[in-house]
Amino acid sequence: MSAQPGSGPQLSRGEFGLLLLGLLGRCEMYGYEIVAELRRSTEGAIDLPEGTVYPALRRLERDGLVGGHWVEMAGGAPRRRYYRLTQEGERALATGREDWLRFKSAADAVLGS
Amino acid sequence: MSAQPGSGPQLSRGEFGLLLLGLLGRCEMYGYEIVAELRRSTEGAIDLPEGTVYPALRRLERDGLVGGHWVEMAGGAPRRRYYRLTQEGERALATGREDWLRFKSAADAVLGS
DNA sequence: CCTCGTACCTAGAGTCTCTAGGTATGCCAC
DNA sequence: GTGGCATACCTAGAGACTCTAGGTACGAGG
Repeated sequence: MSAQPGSGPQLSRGEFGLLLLGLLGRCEMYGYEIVAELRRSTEGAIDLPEGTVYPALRRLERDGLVGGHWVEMAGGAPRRRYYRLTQEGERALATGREDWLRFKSAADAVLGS
Repeated sequence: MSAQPGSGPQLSRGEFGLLLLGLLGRCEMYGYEIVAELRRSTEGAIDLPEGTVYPALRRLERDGLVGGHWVEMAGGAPRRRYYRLTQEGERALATGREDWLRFKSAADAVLGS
């Protein structure tokens, strides 16, 4: 999703990963919450199914961009896996944001919006 | 790349196709030209290799969004395949633009940019 | 009971991007 | 005349991601 120093041409690869980093850059969250919050805060413009989000979170964790930990809930409620950004995740978010800004203006220019 | 009436949540699928439609919405172009023009006009922010662009153009043609025709060049220069938008391509571009605007503000909100 | 909500998970299909080549021609320099 | 570069097209295959369609488990409410 970045790591290439040069530029980040290919936003489309792992764009959703960047969105997750953006959310987690604000506060710790768990998967189910992320799905709902993304849908809510974007009024449905971004509506990722669970089958997209859970694997994406695992990839981010595998790549060391986020760290997750289980939290047992009281009263037999399902446990949650909370994720937060690692330092490397913070860096990836920063470069990802720059890539996004560049891509956004380029695409706007091409699309004439 | 759209066709679903509801909304177009998944921009990431076929985002580059939308960029090609955007370019072709301005004037007829051929593949090699598109690669160079995209690189030039976005100052390298979008730099798609030929191996991405040629198959993408064929998909757009297969899906009826663009129409292509060969033009023989004088003096033994390589022939070119020029593409232009079909009516269906115009419609797809219009919805694609709306989807892009929605996605863009949603992503901006999430990323805080 | 049966369904809904919470919260996690997976397998597999489908699709796209990119690398790394290949074809063919013409022009220029050495 | 040969090597390299530019124009223009193409493909196969690997790799990555998204999404569908399920599954697990528990508790609360009708």
